[in-house]
This record gives sequence, C-alpha cells and structure tokens, in this order.
Amino acid sequence: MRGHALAMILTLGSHDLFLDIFDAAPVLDLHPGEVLIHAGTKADQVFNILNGMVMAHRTGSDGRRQILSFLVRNNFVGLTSTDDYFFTVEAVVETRVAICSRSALMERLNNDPAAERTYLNMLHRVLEDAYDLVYSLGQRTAIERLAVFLLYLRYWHRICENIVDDQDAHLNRVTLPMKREDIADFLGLKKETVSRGFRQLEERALIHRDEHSHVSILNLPALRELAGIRDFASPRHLSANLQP
Amino acid sequence: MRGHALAMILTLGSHDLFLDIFDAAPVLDLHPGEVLIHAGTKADQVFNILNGMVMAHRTGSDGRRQILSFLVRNNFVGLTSTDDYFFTVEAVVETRVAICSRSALMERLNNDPAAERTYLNMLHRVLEDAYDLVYSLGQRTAIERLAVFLLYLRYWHRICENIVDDQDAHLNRVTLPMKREDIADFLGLKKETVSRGFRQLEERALIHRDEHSHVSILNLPALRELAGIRDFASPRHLSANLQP
DNA sequence: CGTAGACTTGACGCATGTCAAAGTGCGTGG
DNA sequence: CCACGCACTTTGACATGCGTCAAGTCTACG
Repeated sequence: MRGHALAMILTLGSHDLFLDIFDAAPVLDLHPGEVLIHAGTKADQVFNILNGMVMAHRTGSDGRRQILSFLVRNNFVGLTSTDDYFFTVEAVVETRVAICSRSALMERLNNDPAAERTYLNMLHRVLEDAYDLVYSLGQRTAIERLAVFLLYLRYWHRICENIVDDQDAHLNRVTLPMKREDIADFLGLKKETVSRGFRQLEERALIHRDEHSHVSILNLPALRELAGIRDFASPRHLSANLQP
Repeated sequence: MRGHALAMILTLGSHDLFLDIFDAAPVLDLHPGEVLIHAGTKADQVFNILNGMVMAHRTGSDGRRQILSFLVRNNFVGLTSTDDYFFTVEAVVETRVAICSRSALMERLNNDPAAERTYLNMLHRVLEDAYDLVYSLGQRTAIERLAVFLLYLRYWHRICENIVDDQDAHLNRVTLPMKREDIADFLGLKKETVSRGFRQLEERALIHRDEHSHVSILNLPALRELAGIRDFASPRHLSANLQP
C-alpha cells in the first residue's frame, strides 16, 4: 500500500488495488486556483492526484467558505452518494491529476470484492479523519488548531515520502503551499488569526518561520503536547498506513 | 428503505438489506447516561438502535468533549476501520439496541454484493453529513448552529415517523431529549450560550419554548433562512432517504 | 526596479466564554 | 401529599479570544 487515508471528502488514500484504474488514464494539468470540480455539476468522474495539491471546499451563497480537505499525491477525489458533486475542488499549486469515469470505478468495485473491501475500509478511515476535524473545530483553540495542522502537514509529508523514522530531520521543515486564508478557512479562523498564531508559536520557540511558505518545527514534543494526544502520528494511523 | 443517513460516526441509516441481521439478535436496554461503547475497547460488536436515543462522542484527557452525533431508531453504530472504538456511545434516554457481532456483519457484506454496495452508499452519505457538521462548526455563528440543529431534529423526526408532508403541523413541535450541555458539546458552544441562543430565537419569534425539552417552530421559513440554504430537508437528502 | 498580491501587525470591538446566583422542575422520603 | 433537595436551566455581570478594520511590510514576478 502506497497511499494513505488522511485526506478527506470522499477521498481515499490510493491502494495498489485502485491505482491500476488510473494507470493508462488521461491526465489533466492544473494551475494554482484552477477548478477541477464545480459544486453542483454532475459527478461522473473521479480523479487521482498525481502530484501537487488541491483543496476541496464548500462555499455558501454569502461567501463563507469551509475547506474540507487538502489533497496530495495518491489521493482520490470525486465519489459522492448522489449524482452531483456537493463540493468544489481547486488546485493549490501546479497539479497533475489522472481522470477516470465514475462508472469505470464502480464497475471495478462491483467486480472485485477485494477492491471493494479495501475501498470500504479506506472510507472508514476518511470518516474518522473528518471527525478529527470536527473535534478540532468544536473544541480546540486557534493556536491548538495550528499545532494540529502543522503536525498534519508533517504527517502527510512523511507518508508521501515514505519516511519510516518519525524523528527524521527532514520532517521538521514543513512546507505551506497554500495561502494563509486557505489555512484559516480550513481551521475555522481568519487569516489574521493564523498569522498571529504562527507568531505566538514562534515566540514560544516551538517553530521558526523561515519564509512565508515554510516553517521549521523546533520543539516537536511541545507541539504535540499543545495539539493534544491526538497527534496524526498516533499508532492508529501509522499501523493502518505504513505497511510496505 | 426505512432508515436514513443523517446520523454520523460510522453510523448508517439502516436499510432492509441490513435490518435482517438484527432480526433475531439479542437486545440490550440502556438507561440515560449508561455507556454502550467505551472508547478504546475492542470493536467486536455493532449495534442497531431500536428506540430511544444515544450519542457518540470523543472526550479528551483534559475533559473537553465533542459529541459527534445523536443516533435514533434504525441507526447503526460500531464499525471502525481499526480494531478499537475511537469514540464513546452513551444513552441519552431509555434506549433499546440490538446487538450483532462485527464478524457476522462483515460476513454478510462479503457474501452479498448488493448489501455491500448499499452499505458503501450509506457510508458516503454519513461522510457528507459529517462535512455538514464541519461547515457548521467552522463557519456558522452560535444562533445559526442552533437553527440548523432544530431543523436537524425536525428532519430526524420526519424520517422516523415517515411523514411525507414537509408542512405537517406535528413536525413543528420539536423534542429535545438531551441536556443543554450535550447540545453545546455537539455544536462547539457552552451551555449558557445555548440557553441564550434559544432565548434570542424566541425573542425573534422564530420559536417558542414550551418546556425545557420541547420547542415549537413558529416561523419555519425564517428559521431555514437563518440556518442557510443547507436545510436538512434539501432534495439531496430527501430523494435518497424517503423511498418507501 | 516597480507593482500587485500576500502577509504581518496594531488598535479596537463584539460574540462567546466564564463565573456566580437565582430560578425551575422533578423525584424522593417524611 | 407536601416539602425538601438535587440536577438542570436560565439569567446577569464581567472577561477574553478572536474578528474586524486599517496601515504597513514583504515577496514574487514582470
């Protein structure tokens, strides 16, 4: 298994069982801000992120926007229980995705019980991750949400690069490819609060802001303490995702 | 189809395809506050709520608690992607549940492709409902969350009683069997804020507080307007759930 | 370089949290 | 049957974390 299930929104960490659907599939290149999926349109395609990053969000008619997930390599997006997408997906950076028809995926799942079971299991994990976000939004303070978010990015990076050692030094330099406002809309905050939160984390010597789009984690244990025990490097996630 | 999918947390609206698993199953009666599932214990059973109400929640070591869902008749709870439950489930009122072993359910799903596809589809809807909660917690104000919550209860009631007419007068008397603090922990608020929110809804003549555990909806369109277009009676949910 | 978009910072305001007390309903035992 | 007591709810006064508004600064890119 090469993927992971941290990504949300009907999004699965791909598994070898699914990857082959996209092996010879057409690809699409997206520029930052380009929209892959428009909420409300017919949900007849599914996508696999090959590289880059996209974000799925729901935006109300009054302009309020909630980002539901950031998706990276080997994440899977597009399936819904209904005929239409209920979320929008747009590129955060230069991104390449593979395209597959929804019917082809469904056929694969229907004809391959092992694939369907794998899909089911991953969907469970995606749901559990959605509840992680619910807990953050409902119970954690701004700075705690930021701590969780940084650990979340660090974990993604670890999975994508297949780095086994949790203490690997590379992991402590975290890339933030999205805008501050995107982080804010993901964490239920405003962009100014995100800025101030990072500053406070720096004042407490938990992180160092190298550039706008990079931070270094200086004190991982303290950051985890702040985020609460539910670190994304918890055994629950690792055991399910790091099998070779 | 008799169930629905509004309930969350690995919880499904039951479908006839699943109900039969519980037909001859042993039952368990719970008093208010009694715990059905302890977070962290082996997840070897699944449950079907026969009547009453339970709530699933995640509670941190510091005492913060996020209620993930309230579950009513024909809801289904207990499946996780891992070996252990990661949430606690306790009774809100006198409740009766049917018990089935996890392995029996898995066997059923593995041997019956139609059942498995139905399960999959429901899981998708549960996930979409979890994202509804994410949107509320991240973007809506306290009073908006309360409006959504009341419409949510009204919708449950409608589905449980299989009332087709959205305007049916019975629906406008909503029962609140849980404590104010439970509502607060579901909506990411404090119990005092919930009280004040109800008072404000009453001052605006949107509802009337009959007793502690009942409110009447006086102005449904205005309540829906306040909650935003994402009313739980939206066509998306109804079409998927109200087939006879 | 120069401009535009993104980020940071500061001053201030408000929604919600906190703390405390009074009110309400309900079960229990005298 | 009444009255006491306990748990829950409501309300009030006050505190504060985060949002809002408005400058300013940085950075990327032409």
